[in-house]
Amino acid sequence: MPELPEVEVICRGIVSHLEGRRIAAARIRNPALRWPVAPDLDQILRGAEIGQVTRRGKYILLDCGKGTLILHLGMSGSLRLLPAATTTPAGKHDHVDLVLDNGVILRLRDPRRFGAMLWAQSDVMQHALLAQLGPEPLTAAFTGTLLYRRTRGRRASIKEVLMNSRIVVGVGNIYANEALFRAGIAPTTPAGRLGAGRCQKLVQAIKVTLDLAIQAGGSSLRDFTDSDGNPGYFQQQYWVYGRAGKPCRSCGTAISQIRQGQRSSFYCPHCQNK
DNA sequence: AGTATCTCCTGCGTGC
DNA sequence: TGCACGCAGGAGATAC
Repeated sequence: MPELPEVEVICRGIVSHLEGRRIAAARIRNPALRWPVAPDLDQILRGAEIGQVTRRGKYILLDCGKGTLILHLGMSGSLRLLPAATTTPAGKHDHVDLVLDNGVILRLRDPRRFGAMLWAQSDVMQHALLAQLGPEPLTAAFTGTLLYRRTRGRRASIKEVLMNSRIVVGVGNIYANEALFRAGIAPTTPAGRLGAGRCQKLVQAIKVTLDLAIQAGGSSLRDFTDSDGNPGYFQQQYWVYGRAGKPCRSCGTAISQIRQGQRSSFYCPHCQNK
């Protein structure tokens, strides 16, 4: 499940292969993603030169001059770069190939189809999917003060609020759990009850958690031309995520698992007090 | 505006 | 070995 760190690493991995290249063709094999891939995408993209490749939240943005291609990997999406000479047959979940002018293919696979490939004609930041997004967690714009301000009066749990992309982008279930552990805050704490100090601490924990994950990913995969196919998401040692019943790595207490908003939360009842 | 619930989808693990 | 089932999850849509 690509979260922000995975998307960031993927972005870094594909940038040098894409920037400055022209798109020779877009082959749509299966348009059924979260939203259907535009049937005329090939006509739109053919000949377009890819400018900057950037990330906003979990969206990957390919600037194509006359517009922007928006990619989202959803839950199970992956991108692979197939070297020019290879003829890797497309699998049943390979939705789109972007063929570059040097023959390299950028292939989007997404078995669960929660991902997206959309064309934004005008200012991409004004696109409905991007316009309402909160700050990037790894920038100076995301501060304890901001989180404090944005959580006042909120009765929803801090865990659910963290996963709201209008508050801050890129914090999914895994890293929400991990960051709350690092900050020593119980996931069930009502967001509005957090004081300024704990907001500060939580923001710091989010930044560190995401940073470490990016470092782990950046070192474990450097290229997406892996012809064997699996770019894979990096495996990390989690403090609490997926560790229900196992001993807390810090104090040994059994990790608890609860449901919050249809999602699993994991926490250490000793290290994360209310 | 904030909150709660539903929804999309397939692969995998579990229990029988 | 095979089947039914529950679960996983990003985030938009919908209804209060």
